[in-house]
Amino acid sequence: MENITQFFKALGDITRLRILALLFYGELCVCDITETLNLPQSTVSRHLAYLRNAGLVNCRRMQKWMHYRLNTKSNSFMQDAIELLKKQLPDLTTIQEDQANLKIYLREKGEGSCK
Amino acid sequence: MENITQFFKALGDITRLRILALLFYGELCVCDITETLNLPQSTVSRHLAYLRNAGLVNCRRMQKWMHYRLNTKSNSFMQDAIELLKKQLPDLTTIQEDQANLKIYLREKGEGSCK
DNA sequence: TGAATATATCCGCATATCCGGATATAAGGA
DNA sequence: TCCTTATATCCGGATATGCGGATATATTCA
Repeated sequence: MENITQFFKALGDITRLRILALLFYGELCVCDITETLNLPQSTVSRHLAYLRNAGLVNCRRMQKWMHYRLNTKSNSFMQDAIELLKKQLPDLTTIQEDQANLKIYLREKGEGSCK
Repeated sequence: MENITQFFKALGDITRLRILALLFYGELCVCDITETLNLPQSTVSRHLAYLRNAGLVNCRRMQKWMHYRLNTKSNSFMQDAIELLKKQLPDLTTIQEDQANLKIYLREKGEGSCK
């Protein structure tokens, strides 16, 4: 029961919802998220840790970069919840803007790994 | 976007989840909830106000008693979320105990309105 | 009207959470 | 090994949230 409230607390912050919405498109490193949302690095890192503790995302190091993605191995409850978010978040203006910014950012960055 | 974080914040507290789980069984008045959960009246009332503001429950006065129920006219997002909770909350020990206590309480109270 | 009951709100206090700059840690390249 | 880059954690301060006793409001009944 500790887990479930922790899970909903993780979703009760607009910055974390914005981060999750970016991850709907696939794995991203911390700097991708920081640049796209235009937030201080410490803020993004803190929220990612929160999402990690709540079991919503996983991360793996690739060279210098830490890559985050939605936790696909989560239980069915969490997967259902993520489906709900995928349906709902794209209706929000802020989320739409973020996703547009992500596309621009990724295009400018080009393929290949981070910088 | 204010709404959606408010909605998840409302779910990020174990007392509010316990109250919602009781309401799965139908409309209850504040004193039913207070007795069943064995919590101070002010605590229950405060959490009910939080749930009301988040749009999760409705209330209506019937004589001296204020009756609360799940907001059945909510949008599809909220209804999906409530379905999720109905699937998940009964797995928690605390919720099971609460529901057992509710049955005992309602049996003792008998039919008819509050006392 | 006055007392009793049901509920909402107020209050002070404790704790949690958010923020973002500063600093620590980890990896890579020169 | 030293420097740079990427990320995590620390810190102090602001705000939010939780608690439960005390009080205010609303309703009913005598």
